[in-house]
Amino acid sequence: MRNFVDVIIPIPLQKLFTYSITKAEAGFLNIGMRVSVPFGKSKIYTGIVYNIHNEAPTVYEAKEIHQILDDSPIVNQKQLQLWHWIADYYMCTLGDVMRAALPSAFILESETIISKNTIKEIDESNLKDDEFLVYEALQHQSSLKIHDIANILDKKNVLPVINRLLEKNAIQLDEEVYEKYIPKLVRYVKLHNHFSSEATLHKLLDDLHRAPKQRQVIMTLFSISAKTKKPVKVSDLSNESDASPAIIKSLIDKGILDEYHIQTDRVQYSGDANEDSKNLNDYQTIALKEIKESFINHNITLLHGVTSSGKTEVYVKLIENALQKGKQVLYLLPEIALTTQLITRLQNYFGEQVSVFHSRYSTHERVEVWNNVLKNAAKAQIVLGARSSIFLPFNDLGLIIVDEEHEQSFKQFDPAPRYHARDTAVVLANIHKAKTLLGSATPSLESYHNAQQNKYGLVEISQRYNNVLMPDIELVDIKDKHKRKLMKGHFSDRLIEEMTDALKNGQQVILFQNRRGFSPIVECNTCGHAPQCPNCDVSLTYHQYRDQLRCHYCGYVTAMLKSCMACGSSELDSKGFGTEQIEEEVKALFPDYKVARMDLDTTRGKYGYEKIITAFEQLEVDILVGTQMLTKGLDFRNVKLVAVMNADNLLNFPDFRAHERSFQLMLQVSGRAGRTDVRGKVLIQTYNPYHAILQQVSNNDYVGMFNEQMNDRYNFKYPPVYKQIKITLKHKDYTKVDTAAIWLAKSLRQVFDAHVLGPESPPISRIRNQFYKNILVKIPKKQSLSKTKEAIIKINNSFLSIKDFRSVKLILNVDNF
DNA sequence: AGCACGCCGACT
DNA sequence: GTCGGCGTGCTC
Repeated sequence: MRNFVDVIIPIPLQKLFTYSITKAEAGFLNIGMRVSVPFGKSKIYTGIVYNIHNEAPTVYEAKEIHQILDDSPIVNQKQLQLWHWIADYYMCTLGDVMRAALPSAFILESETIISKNTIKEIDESNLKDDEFLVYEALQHQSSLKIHDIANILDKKNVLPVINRLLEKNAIQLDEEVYEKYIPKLVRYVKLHNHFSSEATLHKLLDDLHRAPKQRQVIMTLFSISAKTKKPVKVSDLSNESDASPAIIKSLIDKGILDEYHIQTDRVQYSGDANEDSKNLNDYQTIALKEIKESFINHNITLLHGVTSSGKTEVYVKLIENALQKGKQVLYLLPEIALTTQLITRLQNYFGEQVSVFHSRYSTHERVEVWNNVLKNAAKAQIVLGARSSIFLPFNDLGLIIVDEEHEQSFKQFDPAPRYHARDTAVVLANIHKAKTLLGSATPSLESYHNAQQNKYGLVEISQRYNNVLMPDIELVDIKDKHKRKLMKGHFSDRLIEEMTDALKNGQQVILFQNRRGFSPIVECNTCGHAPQCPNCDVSLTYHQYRDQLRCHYCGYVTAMLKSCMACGSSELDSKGFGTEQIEEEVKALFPDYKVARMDLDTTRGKYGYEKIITAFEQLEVDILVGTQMLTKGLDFRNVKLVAVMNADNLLNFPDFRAHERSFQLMLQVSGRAGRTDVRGKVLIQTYNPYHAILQQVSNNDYVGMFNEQMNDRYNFKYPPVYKQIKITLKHKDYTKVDTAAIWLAKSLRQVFDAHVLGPESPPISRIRNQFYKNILVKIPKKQSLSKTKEAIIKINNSFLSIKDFRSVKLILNVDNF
C-alpha cells in the first residue's frame, strides 16, 4: 500500500496537490505540518498537509515530497476549518488563505543557486560577453543567485544566459530552501567551571591584579548574579562594568569566562501586571451584567457605548473572566487604533499574558507570537491584534472582542482572501464555542440590524465615564459665512473664535479634514485644464511640501507646473483643500501656537505615527491637523475643541454607505473632544447644515440615523437587507474589459435577472494603466448564498474558457463593504 | 501565481 | 539571421 499526502500550496489554484510519501513519513506526518514539495519544473514550495491517505491518483504520477519541515503541526484543525470557511465564503482558494494566514517566514521558497562547475575546465574563449561576465563573477564568488546575475548583467531576463552557460558545462544549478525564521539568540557568560572552587578563584583574582579592567568585569559578574540569581547577559555585564566588548572577549579567549547563547523572544514585556482592574461605575457594572446575561442566549452581543463611556474597562472584566476559566482571549482592533496607549493599558492589567500582533511587526516577531499562541503559552493568553490575528493558532478561545466593530478596515480589500475580520471572528468563535463581543460607539448598520433582529444580543451604555458631558456640537453654515465674508481661508469666524478661546486657556484643538495634500485639483484659470495622472483616471493632488503633483493611486510624482500644459497660461489655481493647506492656514492664523499634521504623508516611518501622538499627548503641540487617522481610539485628555473643516466632501462620497460612514466618522472625531471635566466643543463646517445626517450627528441620534438609513437600504436593496458580491474586471485594454464585462453581466442576468447591476465604470476607471469595470450581484435574504456562489463560479468558468477574455483579471469580492 | 513553450516584430 | 515581446497552458 502506498502513502500520499494532499497539500495546500500558497498559490491561487483551486485544488490540493497530491504527493507520494514513504511509510515512515506517513507515520511521522500529521495534518497541519509543513512539507516542502517540488512544483513545476524546478520550484520548491512550502505546503501544509491537509490530508494523509492511501489513494493513488489515477491520472498522473504523484511526485515525492522534498522534505518535512516540522516536528509537529504548526496549524491546527480548528484553523483549517476556518480556512475552509473563508475560502468558501469569500470565494478564494485555500492557497490564498494560507498566504494570508501564515507569517511569511513560515512560507519558504526555493532559490536557485548558481555555482561554478568544478568538474572540468572550460574554454573561456567559447563564451559570449554576457556569459563571460557571469563566469568571471563566479571566479570571485563561489555562488550567485538569479537576482545577483540580473544585477551583474543589468537586465531582468537572465534565464537564457544561464541556460547557455549550463549547456557549455560552465556552471551548475542547485535549489536551496532557506529557513526564514531565525531565532534570536542572546549571548550570556558565566565563569568557567575551573574557577568554581575558592582557591582557584582567589588565584584568578590575584592573576588579574595587573589587569584591573578585567578584574572589574569578574567582580561585576559576581555582583549581578548575586543580585538577580539569573544567567548574566553579555550586554548587561558590559554596561554595568563599563567594559568594552573587547575586554570581555579577551576573558572568553583566555578561558576565564564561558560564552553561551539562549534563544529569546524579540518582543518582551518586562513589566508586571501592576494594576488591578478598575472598579466599574454603575453604568459599566450594569453593562457587564447585561452582557453576561446576554451571552446565555446570544453567542454574539453588541455593546453600543457612546465615546469614552469606558468600554475598555468592561472588556477587561470580561477578559479576566475568560482567563479564570483557562480560556484564551482575542481582542481585535483596527490597525490604526492599536496604539501604545491601549497596549500599555492592557499590559498594566494583565502583564505578560498579553501578546500583540499587527502589521508593523517584523515577520520574526510574528513567528514568535504564533508559536506562543500555538503552545498556549502563558504569555499568549490574550492576543491584542489587528485583522490578521484571527489566523493565529488558538486552541481554546473563550472570548473574542471586536472593538470599533464598525471600522471598515476590518475588511481586507486587496489581495484575496477578501475577508471581513469581524464576520470571520464570529465564525472563529463559533468553531471554538466561544463568545463574541462587538463594541462600538457607532455600530455598523449590519451589526445593529442583527441586534434588532435578535440575532445578536444588545447592550447599551449611554453615559460617558465620570459623567463627562457629551460634547456640544454646533453646525456652521459656511455658505452663509462666505456670503457675509466671514471666512478667512477655510476658517469661519466661529471656528476662529472657538480656537482662540481654547488655545488661550491652554487647551488643545483638533482639525479634521479627510483629504491629504495641499489641494486635490490644480486648474488653469484660462482654459480650465487640470493636470491628470498619466497612469490613472484622476487629477493630481498638489503637495506644497516639495512643490510636487502626486497621484494618490499609483504614486506618480512630478514637479509642480509653472504654466498650464494646455494653453501655457501661468495662472494656475487650486480647487479644494487638504490637510497641508489647513496646516498652512493655521500657521498663518495662529503663529504663536505649535501645529502638527497627521496623515499618511507625515506618518510614513515606523514610529512616525507614535511620535506625533506622543508630542500631542505631552502638550508639545497645540493644534493637530489630520485625516481620519486621528479618529481611532485615541484618548487625549486636554482637547477642548474638534472641528470638521468640511463635512460635505464626506457626505457626497459616491457610495451607498457614505451617509453611515460620515455619521460614524463625525461622531468618532467628536468623541475626541472634552474627555475630562471640561465640556468639549465640536464645530462642523458645512454648506448644507440641514442635511439629515448632520442633524443626527449634532443630536447624537444614532437610532434616528439607523432607522432612516435602513429605510434607504430597503428601498434600494442594499446591505444589510440584501447581500452583495462585487465582480471587478480589469485589463490594460479598455475595449477588452468593456466587451468582457458586458458578456459577463449578460450571462449573470440570465440567472439573477434584475439583481445584477452594471457593468459600470467605477468613479476612478483607470488605475496604474489598468481599466476597471464593476458588476454588482445583489442577493435577497431568502436566496441561498451558496447556490448563488455556485452559479457565479459556473459562469466564471465559462467566462475563462473564452480565449479573448482570458487575459482579463476577475476579482470576486463578497460583502464588498 | 510562476514559468516554460511557442510564435511574430526590430535589432546586433 | 537572433533577441525578446507576451499569448497559452500547466503545475501533483
